Amino acid sequence: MRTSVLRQAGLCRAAFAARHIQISSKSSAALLSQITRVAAVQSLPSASPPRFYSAEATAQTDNAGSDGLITRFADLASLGVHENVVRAITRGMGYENMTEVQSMTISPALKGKDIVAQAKTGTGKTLGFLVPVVQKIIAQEPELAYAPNRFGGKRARSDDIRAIIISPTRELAEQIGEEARKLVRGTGLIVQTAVGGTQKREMLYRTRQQGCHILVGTPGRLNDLLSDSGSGIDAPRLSTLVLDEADRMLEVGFDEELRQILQFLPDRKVLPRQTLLYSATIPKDVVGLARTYIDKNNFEFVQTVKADEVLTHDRIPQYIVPVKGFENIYPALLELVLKGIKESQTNPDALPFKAIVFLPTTAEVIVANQIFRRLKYNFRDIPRTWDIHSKLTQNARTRSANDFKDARTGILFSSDVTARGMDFPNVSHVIQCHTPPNREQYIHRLGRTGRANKPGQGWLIIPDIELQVARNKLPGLPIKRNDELQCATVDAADTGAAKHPHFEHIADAVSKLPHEAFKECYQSYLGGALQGVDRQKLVYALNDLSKFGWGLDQPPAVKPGIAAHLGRVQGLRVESREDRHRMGGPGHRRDLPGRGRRQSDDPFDNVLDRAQSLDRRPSRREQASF
DNA sequence: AAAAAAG
Repeated sequence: MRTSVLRQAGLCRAAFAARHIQISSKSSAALLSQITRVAAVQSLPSASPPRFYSAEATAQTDNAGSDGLITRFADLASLGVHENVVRAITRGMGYENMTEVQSMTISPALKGKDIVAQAKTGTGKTLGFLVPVVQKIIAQEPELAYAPNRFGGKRARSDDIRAIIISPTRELAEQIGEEARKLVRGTGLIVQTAVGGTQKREMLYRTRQQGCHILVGTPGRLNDLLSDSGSGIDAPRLSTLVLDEADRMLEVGFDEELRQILQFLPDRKVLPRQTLLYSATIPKDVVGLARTYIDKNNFEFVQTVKADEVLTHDRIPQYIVPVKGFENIYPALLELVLKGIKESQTNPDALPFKAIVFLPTTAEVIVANQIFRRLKYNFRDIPRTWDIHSKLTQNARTRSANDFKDARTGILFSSDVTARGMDFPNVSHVIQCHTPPNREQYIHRLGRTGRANKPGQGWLIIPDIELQVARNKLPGLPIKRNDELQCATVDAADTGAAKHPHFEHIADAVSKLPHEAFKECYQSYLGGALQGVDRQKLVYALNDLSKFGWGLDQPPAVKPGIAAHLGRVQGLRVESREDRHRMGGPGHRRDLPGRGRRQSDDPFDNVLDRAQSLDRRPSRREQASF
């Protein structure tokens, strides 16, 4: 039985220390300067100062701020929200109090304003945009507030879609669709989802059959359906467009696809529509892009985060574990997992152990899951594990996501496909291995824990060669160094020393992997997953991993094209014809261990000690905390 | 060769 995470009672009692920037604002806050300046010029001549809502200001007026802001869902009726919708929230979904972002966005959105909203992870942004989406459709066609019955009611069409919600991943689109269906239960509104990896024909059949008012989807499939004039899917009277994870949707790659989708939607100048942009992170450069999507004369930028406030939750401790080499990562991860399990068993206040482990490439996600499945034979306490990434079939992805949502305990090994928006209830640990691609992605990944005021903890496992890059990418976050994991500092190359037993357990699990897995892992790291890390150091680190972590005699050979693109790096083995033949041949067995032996004439030669740091010092005012 | 997203 899936329970929605957002147990919202109490959320809105948290201090209302939010900034509420009106279009008339002359705020000079750096983040907003661009957007607010334009708005200020074009709108009210008598600019009023930005309004700040503080805990003091709202303490006495529980239900309404000075702006008539309401904080209880039951009071939405006073803003004209239909009782069937209110009932779906208060009875069906079981929510009573609004979160800050809901309170501050729903009423202006109900008035028809475009919204750019930034609020921390796990604070209910989805419901925040769904309520105005639903109510607007009902306002246009009041009979849609009621489910059709034999006495009447309008039959929904597939070519009269009123709202489109776009998400960066398929699972997030499905999740939003589920929440939307809960919200419209009891009304006549129909929600459909359109994502890749699913049977397009089935979706089209269902949609033509049932109709659609609210379409939730990912860019590729939406584009596919809308560009196909024979699909029967159309939105000539579109009233609302929502970009969830807006900053991500405006990034290169998605932006072009978005532009195409917009081509198939009614021209805003002919048919004005409402646009809602929501995210936990809205970097400065994205604010400029957002401008092209919103009505400059009628919008609000709502931030429930103060100007200099950190975007992560104070109650979620964040730790970094610097580890010596790549080969230390799995032993350290195992140590951390066992420690977390023990904590959940001994500390009655701790959540059951439910972790997401983020890894930088799909190849590594697969390997990690294989390794931990094997480790379960030796460590009975390790819970069930899943993996999820784009190379799985959509069915497998959906199964992993749903199983992990429903699980009390478990470990989900994941690529960045689940980094944003996914609502896995009661995640106790978010563990990020290697340096995340950027600061925003770190914040979103961490946001998979600590949702709806729940506890949780965040961990980073970072090899020494990435440490400076990690500092550059993660300034201004309260990340504390943690030196408690014994496996972190073990020198896997030191044959003399007795290693921590976890190294042997990992070696056993690794020995069951096919050689192809190592090759794919090795190559995947060379493709820019660790942007900013010195290529030469990376190759040496991977060669150490091959030898001391995977027990290989020589590093996997890479395709000639990769070597050519990397240019002048030492220690790279390039694939020869024989290699390809051997690899494809039947019964190939890789040579086992030989761990710890170092031969001076092979490409493993570790010259790391001599390598000079090529990393530049950060020029930012803000420094990393570790 | 690197998350993701259309087949």
